[in-house]
Amino acid sequence: MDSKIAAKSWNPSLEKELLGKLESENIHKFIPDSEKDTFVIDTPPPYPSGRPWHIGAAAHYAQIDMIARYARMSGHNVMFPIGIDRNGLPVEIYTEKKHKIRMRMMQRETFLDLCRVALDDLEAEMIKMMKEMGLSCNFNEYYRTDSDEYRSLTQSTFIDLWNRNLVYLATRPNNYCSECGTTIADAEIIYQDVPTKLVYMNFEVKETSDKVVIASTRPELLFACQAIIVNPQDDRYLQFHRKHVMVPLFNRDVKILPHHSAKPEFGSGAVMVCSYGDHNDVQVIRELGLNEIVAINQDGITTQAAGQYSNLKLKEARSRIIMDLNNAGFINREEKIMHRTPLCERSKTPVEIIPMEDYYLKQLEYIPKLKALTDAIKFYPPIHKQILINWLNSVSIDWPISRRRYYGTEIPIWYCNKCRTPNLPDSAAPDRYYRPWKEKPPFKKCINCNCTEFTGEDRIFDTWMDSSITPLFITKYNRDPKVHRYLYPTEIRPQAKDIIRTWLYYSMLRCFQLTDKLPWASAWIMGYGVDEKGEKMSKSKGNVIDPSPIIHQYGADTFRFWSASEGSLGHDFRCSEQKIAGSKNFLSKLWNIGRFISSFDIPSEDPKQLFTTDQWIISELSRLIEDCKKGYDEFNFFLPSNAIREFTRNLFASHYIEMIKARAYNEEDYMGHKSAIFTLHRCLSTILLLLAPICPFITEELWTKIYSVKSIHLQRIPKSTEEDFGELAKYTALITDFNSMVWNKKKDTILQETGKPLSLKDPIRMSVPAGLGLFKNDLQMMHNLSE
RNA sequence: GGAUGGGUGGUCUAGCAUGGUUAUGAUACCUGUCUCACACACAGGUGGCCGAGAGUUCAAAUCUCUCCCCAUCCA
Repeated sequence: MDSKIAAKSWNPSLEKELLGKLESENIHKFIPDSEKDTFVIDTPPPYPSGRPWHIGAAAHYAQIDMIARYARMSGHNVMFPIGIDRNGLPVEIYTEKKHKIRMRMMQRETFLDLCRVALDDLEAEMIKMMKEMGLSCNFNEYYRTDSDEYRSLTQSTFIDLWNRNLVYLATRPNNYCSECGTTIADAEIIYQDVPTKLVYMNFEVKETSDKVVIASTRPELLFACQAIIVNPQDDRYLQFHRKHVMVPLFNRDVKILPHHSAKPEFGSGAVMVCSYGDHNDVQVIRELGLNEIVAINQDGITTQAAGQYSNLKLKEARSRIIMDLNNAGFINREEKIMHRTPLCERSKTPVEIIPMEDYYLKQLEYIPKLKALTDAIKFYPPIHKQILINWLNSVSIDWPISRRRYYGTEIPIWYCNKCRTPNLPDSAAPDRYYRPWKEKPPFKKCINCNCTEFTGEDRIFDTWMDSSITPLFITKYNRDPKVHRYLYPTEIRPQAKDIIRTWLYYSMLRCFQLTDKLPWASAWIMGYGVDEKGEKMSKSKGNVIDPSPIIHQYGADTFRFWSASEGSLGHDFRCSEQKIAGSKNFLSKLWNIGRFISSFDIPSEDPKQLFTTDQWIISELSRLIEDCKKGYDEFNFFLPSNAIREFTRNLFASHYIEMIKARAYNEEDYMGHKSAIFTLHRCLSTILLLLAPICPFITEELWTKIYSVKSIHLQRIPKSTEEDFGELAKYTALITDFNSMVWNKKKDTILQETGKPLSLKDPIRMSVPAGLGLFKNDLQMMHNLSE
């Protein structure tokens, strides 16, 4: 026994050494002039939003790396960039918490600096981890979405759209979070059932003095009441249609109108419509052409419209109005209910709907075109295209793109101090990054009135304005037309399922608006990592699993193999440490197979004729290659990982290796020995190549120890061969059944002397069934059979 | 309320578009065995009326319908 491998099990700490070696191979390097097909991956730039990094995200990136590695081994010229997304709310909130400060209570510049430092720390940690995971992206040229270069691209694309009249300023009811102090998009709202009081109030009908009971969860908006609606089919209220009621406390009358959105079974069946209590109010006010009363300002304080209740926080106004209603006898009763409340995704504050002036990017007119184009994107798995289609069908307003926050890309507009006209920089200078809140404008005179005094815009963009153009940024849009033409549209957008309606959709929209093309040929959609009980992990639930200690303990390959084999592409997958630990066993198995086979020198020439047993395993190996290809071609790593494990452990190691051990050790049987050794190496090298995209470390170590000093990651994925002995695979079940039967027999044979069962190497009197005549010699040697 | 996906041995999971012998594998558990690659192993074993009900069929985990439950997204 002279194995090239000493250690008795796979030691993940070897990964550290391999990392340095693999980095020097430069496999991530992308050479633009290559003759090979380009394969550009629009890698999602992760957001370093604090510790720990989500284990599902780690698994996600591990699989994106498998896409890149498989594409490389298939002969593509792969561009696998990596960026860090640094714009947006999370870092602001993280910084506020970390330093116990409030963003609006300090200098903007100072606050931005604190955010930047926090991001640098978090980013360094994340990159370290991504490297440890064996990601083969181009870390040498990683980009940041808050760099001058990136932000200038966002700004120049905005100026471009502005010049094409795709941007407008409008006052509309907006989702507003008073805690974050900004407008938020529909996509940033979460809904939660919150216990609340449903207040039944007595209203008096002006014309008849009848009492009408109105149930509302928002009595504090009484002063903004614009109408009462009842369901047109509701018999109780037919007589009151078009009559008026007096609004209690405020002595105003409003109409009772029929509207289908009033549910007879909810409350009293009569609903008060205010500007704005919820989305339905917006809808009703729009449909019935009612007036709008601005009820709440941007700090969440009631406006003058509230009369004696003005200048109050919403909660305070609520309790005072309820108290006064009670004292004046207007309260009929109160009921405690669970109410589905819209909350700000970030701060968990109830979202208010406030009319505000914001910039909008036109998207509605693009929806039909985008719908038509969805068929041009190949989805992996296809089923998830439906999520995009559903979203396209439900977009109902243009995209509000301005935000009242600090850490983001500034909207490059200056307003003329005299006529208020917005002035924008010239789009001919795409590389300039503008900060209107602190810089002088890059022009002298107002385009409208020639005035020379300006005030800079202090709002920033919604972060999706930045992240939606990653396909343009990585392909040097606006900066290098030649490179851009060569790389764009890109090949694939890998991303998580839950941001289809945001990142995927906004990227389609923006890139199409700017280039008239979709940015990618395909979209690869992964499910998300949920906890052991199948629930989404979130910091607030406290069920987040930190991947870092797990990867350190079990190794990146273990983690990667687990990620690949845990569930099929697109499905959510459960994260449990026990399961991750379990996949390490397979790697150790592979390691020991390598240890065993490495003790036999690779034959200098191929044997002329293979023994039947050897032909048989090679026919099964060909089947494995086919199965893996099927999975890999769909970027579904569940298939290859399980097929490899199944073949390697349960067929190759358990049956084949045991069957040919005698021949392998007996060098005197020249032909038999050579045939077996050749086949062992053929199988092992194939297994390593097939597994390399999933487990880059262990395959590299075994490959370079046994086969070549050249990295396995520069090899091609194996193809099944012509001479695959296909017929022989039909014996597989017979062989494994026979082996099991012999093992069972030995186990059941208890020796008189020792009281123990026969050892597997002990001789036994049994004959090989006729159907397995072709394998007779190997089977007899394996089990030590005598007739 | 709507959309999407799912409910398979203790746990997780394959199979389901093209119905057909004994339902895949992992893990956990139990029993043996240190058998010269591996005890992070090997061999053997316990364990499932495939969410419920109905239908189609010679035959249903697989097709149809109804219902229940879970998750996610949306209103």
